[in-house]
Amino acid sequence: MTNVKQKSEPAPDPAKIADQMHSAAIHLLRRVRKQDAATGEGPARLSALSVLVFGGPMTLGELAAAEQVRPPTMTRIVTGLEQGGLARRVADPMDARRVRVCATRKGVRLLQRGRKRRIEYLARHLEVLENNELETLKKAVNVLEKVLGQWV
Amino acid sequence: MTNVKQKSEPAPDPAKIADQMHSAAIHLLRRVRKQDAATGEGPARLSALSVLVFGGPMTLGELAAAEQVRPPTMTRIVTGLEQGGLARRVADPMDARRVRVCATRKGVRLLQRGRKRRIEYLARHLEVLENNELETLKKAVNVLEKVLGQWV
DNA sequence: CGAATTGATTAGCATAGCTAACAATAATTT
DNA sequence: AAATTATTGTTAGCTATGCTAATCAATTCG
Repeated sequence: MTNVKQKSEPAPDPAKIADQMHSAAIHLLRRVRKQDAATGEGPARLSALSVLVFGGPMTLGELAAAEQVRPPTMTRIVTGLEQGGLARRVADPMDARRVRVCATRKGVRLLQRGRKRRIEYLARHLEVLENNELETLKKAVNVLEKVLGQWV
Repeated sequence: MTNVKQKSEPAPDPAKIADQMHSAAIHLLRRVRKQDAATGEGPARLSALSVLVFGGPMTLGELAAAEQVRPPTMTRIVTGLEQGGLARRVADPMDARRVRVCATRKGVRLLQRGRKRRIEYLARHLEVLENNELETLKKAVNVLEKVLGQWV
């Protein structure tokens, strides 16, 4: 039942869609980044903090994997978060090599404020859209999440 | 004729869509970036080069504006492109303050190869999708382009 | 127990973003 | 025409993020 279409549309070209998606993603993020600057923290820290806040405490290595970044990079990001009082390193009682990282309450608050500001900003620019266009975006986001989930 | 829907769907929530879109864009680009690494050039240079190749020669300031970046940043990006033989600075005969930048043939070739690799990579991951899902993505990209175009 | 593996850090490099200050050229005003 | 102002790009210097290679400590395995 998934592919029943009477209007015989031309098959969409994945390459072209990929290209446009890539470009749109770049330009979208470039705009949003300016809003995030109001938090006083850089994008890598905000993104890592977001993973911490929504995923709960985890080891530095897990955080690095989640952020698709090498451990030395994450070491520095966490150090930055710690210096800003946004996260803490906690010793792991089971394995002294591991370093567990968790967001502080300050970190949670900062993330939520930044998130609110960013989303409101983005959402304000979506207001020009008709309901059916919003509906299209919504469906597309779900499709994208499926793709990203299967990405490996 | 734009909003005729009999099924009375719940109005989509722009804030939630904004949030998911933001997250999806971040993760999509993180993946694609790894492919671009094969070109040996960083993302800022590739993006600027892309503007040059598809937009034609332009001044450094115009390029900075197109890339939403400050002039000193673009100065360095262009210097990097020039050292890699991918672009050239050309004096403007009308206004000696201006510096026109244009892509070299080597730059065009590198961009096209990189673009091809990236798109194929992305497109390969879109292959898991049904035709109607691709159709959704296609429509969404058009909506997004409209939003970005009106962004100011 | 000794050797290999694992997890995190340090050191050192490159890219990219910014602001402030400067230089050169063009445009405007007097 | 000369002086002032505005525009365009660069330089200098800071911060943040990415990487690899080398190191250190702790754990696991033979």
